[in-house]
Order: sequence, then structure tokens, then C-alpha cells
Amino acid sequence: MSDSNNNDQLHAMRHSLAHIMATAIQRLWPEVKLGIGPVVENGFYYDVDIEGAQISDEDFDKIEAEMHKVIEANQPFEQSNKSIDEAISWAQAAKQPYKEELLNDLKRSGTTVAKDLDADELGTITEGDSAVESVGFYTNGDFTDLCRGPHVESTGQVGAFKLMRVSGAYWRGKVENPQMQRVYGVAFATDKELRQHLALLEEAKKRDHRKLGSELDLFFFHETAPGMAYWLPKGVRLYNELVSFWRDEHEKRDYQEIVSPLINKKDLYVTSGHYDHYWDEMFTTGTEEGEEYGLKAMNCPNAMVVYKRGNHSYRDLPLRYSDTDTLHRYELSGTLNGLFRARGFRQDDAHIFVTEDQIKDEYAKIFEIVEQFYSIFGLEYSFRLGTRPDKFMGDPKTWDKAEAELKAILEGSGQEYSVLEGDGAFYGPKIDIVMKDSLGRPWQMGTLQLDFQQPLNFGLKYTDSDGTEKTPVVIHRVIYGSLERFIGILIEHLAGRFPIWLAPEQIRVATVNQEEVTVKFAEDVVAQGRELGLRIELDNNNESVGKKIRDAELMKVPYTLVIGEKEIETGEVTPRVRKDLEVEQADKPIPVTNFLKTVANEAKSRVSKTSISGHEANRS
RNA sequence: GCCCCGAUAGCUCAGUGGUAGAGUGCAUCCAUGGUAAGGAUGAGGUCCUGGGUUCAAAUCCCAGUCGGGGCUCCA
Repeated sequence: MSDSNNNDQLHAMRHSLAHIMATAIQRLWPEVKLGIGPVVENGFYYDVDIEGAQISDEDFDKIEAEMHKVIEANQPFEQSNKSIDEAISWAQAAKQPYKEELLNDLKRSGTTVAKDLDADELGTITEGDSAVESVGFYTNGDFTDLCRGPHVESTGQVGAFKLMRVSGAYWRGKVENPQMQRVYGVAFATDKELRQHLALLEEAKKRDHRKLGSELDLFFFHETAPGMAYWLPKGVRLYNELVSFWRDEHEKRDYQEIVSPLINKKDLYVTSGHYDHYWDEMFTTGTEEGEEYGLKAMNCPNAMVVYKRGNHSYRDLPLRYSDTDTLHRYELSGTLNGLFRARGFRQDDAHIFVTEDQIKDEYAKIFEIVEQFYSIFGLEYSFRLGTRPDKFMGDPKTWDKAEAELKAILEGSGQEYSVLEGDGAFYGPKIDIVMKDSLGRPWQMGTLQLDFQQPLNFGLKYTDSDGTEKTPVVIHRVIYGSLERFIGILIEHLAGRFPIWLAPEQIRVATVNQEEVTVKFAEDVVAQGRELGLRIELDNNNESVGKKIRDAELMKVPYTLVIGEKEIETGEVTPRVRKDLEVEQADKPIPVTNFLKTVANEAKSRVSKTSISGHEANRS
């Protein structure tokens, strides 16, 4: 059997399970009103609305038991057709208003896909001719559902499944609609595959950056500031190392770093256009003198102000201002997710002022930086083009031009990319860099945005070679994206095992005993290491060597040096090396100074000699 | 914000309508130990906050706060 046949079969199993779950839920709550029940990655869900009752995960056993009864009964799935008007009557008789709404959409426009339909028309009743002749139904036992299929032949052929969670979901994704309950299940052809999937989820949990961040003493969250990380000394070392790598590489490429105010008057955001599009998502504050201020949520308006300070010649362009100021955004409380979605974070931002002719070359240069940055971490990423959103600023023609430019650049780059319509910024289209976390969920990381609007809003100019004044174009770009989110992704991909140059603690020196001569030798090793710029710590606790080794392993320290009589005698150490590291000096005696110098050079070169494992949870 | 779930020692968690538990960490002492946990003793808790029910609430109910999973997937 080919893969596609396997996939078709699995898809049918999952879809059939959605029906079986609906059957079970209807038996348990006969008054249930059903929404939709599609197949999703790894499983299925069904949206249900039960008046006066909420399904909770405590109900899963009950629902699963009922599902098993349906499966054991091995009811055949029987396909049938009704005319559209018959179908609507069926939905009315069965008291299934959501199905009725779907049927009305089918009748009017031949589809139920909400995003393909005019928002105002959704579910409205249509008189007269129908866009479809008839609609399909599937019946198993006493349960009948509007359905395109396909299904497995009978309810006995659905493989292994498990209900996972229940969540709220608005009918057709619209906040003004009733909220339904979405019951999710995962399903696989065999028990073994299901167990493997569940095991992968368990593995992914161990890599959760929030868990590792706490275990490795990198950062924590506290109720005093929801969504804003407290960075601990070890986390700050990692953070600063990433920033200093970024700074070094950008200074080489003629970027100039600026720092600008964190609180700005409302007027700044009125001028930039953010007031209309973003003010609600900003933290704001007022003064006794009645002025309104917004806490910096993006860097671009300030960069525009910096540009405007002086006159600029075409000879000055491209002009590249970078900054890493802290930003705050009022993200909805329910959307916060550790470092992945925070309310306070820093970006490795830059605003590049260019002439229209320079856009293409500048993008090529940025792509080089992206390639360099992401390859050094060994991370996988993909590009995504975001086009004009519903709420946008400026002339659609300018937008079309900008979108065409970006498409041409992406195609010229030879990189694969996807398109997300309507996902651009309000001032221009963008290219996002997308990465996945340990559970395979995609996150926007870097973003390269083209902006024709804000330079106009701020009245930015440069003098061209012919003496005329022209408006520059601005490229907004971040490579890491948010430092916070990037660190989160990095932690999950590395499972906390950072390469030497990033490791918050590079070397741990563990003493065998607390005798004066031992301690003195160990302290001397630490002092030498620090002299070389290494992050090296002493463990002189009154514990066994085994315990100290274990502690160092748990903290994922790359090198551990045990100091006792032998080392003092020979002046040589035998480094214990973290298992994932591919280095030569493992388990061989080496003079202390040589070892420290080798590690210092390695750290300085910023090479990642560590094996990075991919997204485990994605493999299925 | 909305739906489901959770909150007990610094951390991970168990537990019961009637005076609070383990492991780990921390402190002290003993042991001076050679590559993933040596031993003993001790300190440490408004059982998230505020209401309600009750003779009695950390436990049951309500609200809030914070945290987790979702809220894109369309017969």
C-alpha cells in the first residue's frame, strides 16, 4: 500500500472517529447541538453545544466508553443523499441549528468554508435556486450527520484513539457567535502508534522551555508581572551572549545601534499610524498634566524620529539603525505562553532606510545574515510571506508593488516559502521566518518588513543625485525576532544543552575534598579560567564526588573538572565532557592551562559542536 | 477576553469536613569521599486571595488572581 493510501485510510479513520464521538456525545446528552467535526493533525475534533452542560476532561472516560460500545457494534457507515431543501428540513426537524446554517451556506454558495464566504452572509437563509443539487449524509446506527465523507466501512475499523482535551471555540471562529466546546482526540491506525505518539508528547514536555528555564536557573515568571520574565544570572549570561553575537555581526555590516525612549507621547503613535491600529494593545499611562503616553511596543516610530533629526543625502543610504530596546505589548492573558508569547521582550531590531532601487540588494544582504544566524544554531526554519491585511494604510497599488518585490526576492533566493494572505503589517507586506517548538507548534521568529507608509507619515526625505527631495523606503527587520522567544525555541531544540559559547556555566570545578591544598588549587583553576574570559564555577561543597558530578550533569554543564591529589601532583586534569559534545579533549589528561585555553578559543569562535536533535514530536 | 483544568514547604508533589505530609533543596554535625545521589539531626507552610455554607473549611460552594491546554484547521 502506498503512503497516500495509508494517509487516506488514516484520514477516514479519524473522520469516522469524529462521527463516533458525536454519536457517543449525543447518547449521553441527547439535546446536543452539533457543529463541525473535522480531521486535524494527529486526530480529530468535534464542536458541540450542550445547553446547560459543560463537558470537562472528567467526562472523557464516559465518552470513550460510549464510543467503544459504538465501535464494538461495528455499525456500517451508510452514505445517502438528500436534496438541499430536504436536508434543511432534516436539520430543522433534528433541532440542529448549526447544521441548518451550514446547509444554507451550501445552498447559497456551494461551500461552508467560512473564510471563502462573505462574512455578513454566513448562515443566512436563501430562497430559490441552490448552488448545489444535493448533499451527502452518513449514517451509523441511529446517528446521521451531514458529511462529505469519506469514512471507513464500519465503526469497527477505526484504530486506536484517545480523547485529549476540551476547549472553547467560537462557532466559525467569530467572537460574536456562540461559544461551543471543542473536544479533541488523537487517533492512529494501531495501538502501538498511539502509544508512540503519547510517549513523544511526554518527551516534548521534558524539553518545555518553561520547565528547563526553571530547572537550569535561567528565568522565572512571577505574578507581580504576568507575561514578563525575571531573568536570573545564568539566563542573563545566555541573553547577553546572544546580544553580543548579534552586535558584533551587525557592526561588521555597517549597522549603527541607537537607544530611544521607552515611554512616548500618544502623538508619536498618531503620526506613525500605530494609534489607529495598535493603541489598544499597548500599555498606556498618563501624567498629571493630562498628557497620554504609551509604553514602547515597537521601535519603528522612534527610528523614524532619529532619521528625521538631520538631512540625508542619497549617498548616506542605506542607513541602518539597530536597537534592542525593551518592548511591552498588552497580550491577552489567555494567550501568554512562557517566553513564546510574553508581554515584555526585546527584539534584535533594525530599521534600514533605502532608496527604492536598493531594496533588492539590501534584502539579499539580510538573507545572508539570516542564513548565518540560523545555521550557527543548527535550527530549521521556513519563510512565509504575509500580504495586505483587511486594515491597512496607504495605496493598494503601492502594496501590490511591494508584495511583488518581496515575491521576486523570495523566488530569487531559492528558498521555499508559503503565503499567508492578509498577514502583513498595516504599513506593508512582510516575510516571516517561522520555526517550530518541541510540540511542533509554529512560531514567527524573524520578520523582514517593507514599509512605504511610515516614511510618508513622518515626512522623511533624502536629497537625490539630481537635487530633488525623495522619500526613502524603510525595511524593518529582526533576525532572532524576540530574544525571549528565540531563547525559548533554542532551549527546546537543545533540550537545555547549550554549546560552549552560549553555556551559562562552561566549566565546573569540583573538589574531591576540602583540604587547604585542594581548595587552593581549585580556586587557582577558576581564577585562571576567568582571566581567559570563561564562565567557570567552583563546587567546593561538602559532598561526595559522585554527587557533585551528578549536580553538574543535571545543570548540563559542558565540562567538569575533578580536582584532587592526582591533579595537584601532575598539574593535569581529565575533563568530563557532556555527552552531546563532539570534542577531542574528552577523557584524556591535559595540562590545566592548555585545557582552559582550548575551551576559551572554542567559546570565542562561537562554533556549536553539539548535536542538535530535531522536533521529536514532529516525527509522527 | 472566552472554554476546560490546576494552585499545599524554596522546588516537585501526596493528602483529609476535625491541630499538615513525602522527596528534594537549605542549615548543623559526622564521615574526607575519585566521575550521576554517604549518614544523622534540624529549621521551614496565612494549604493562592476574598466571600459563603457549617459547631468546625486547607478540604464543599461562589468570585477574583496567577498558571497550564485550547480558541487557525470548516459537510
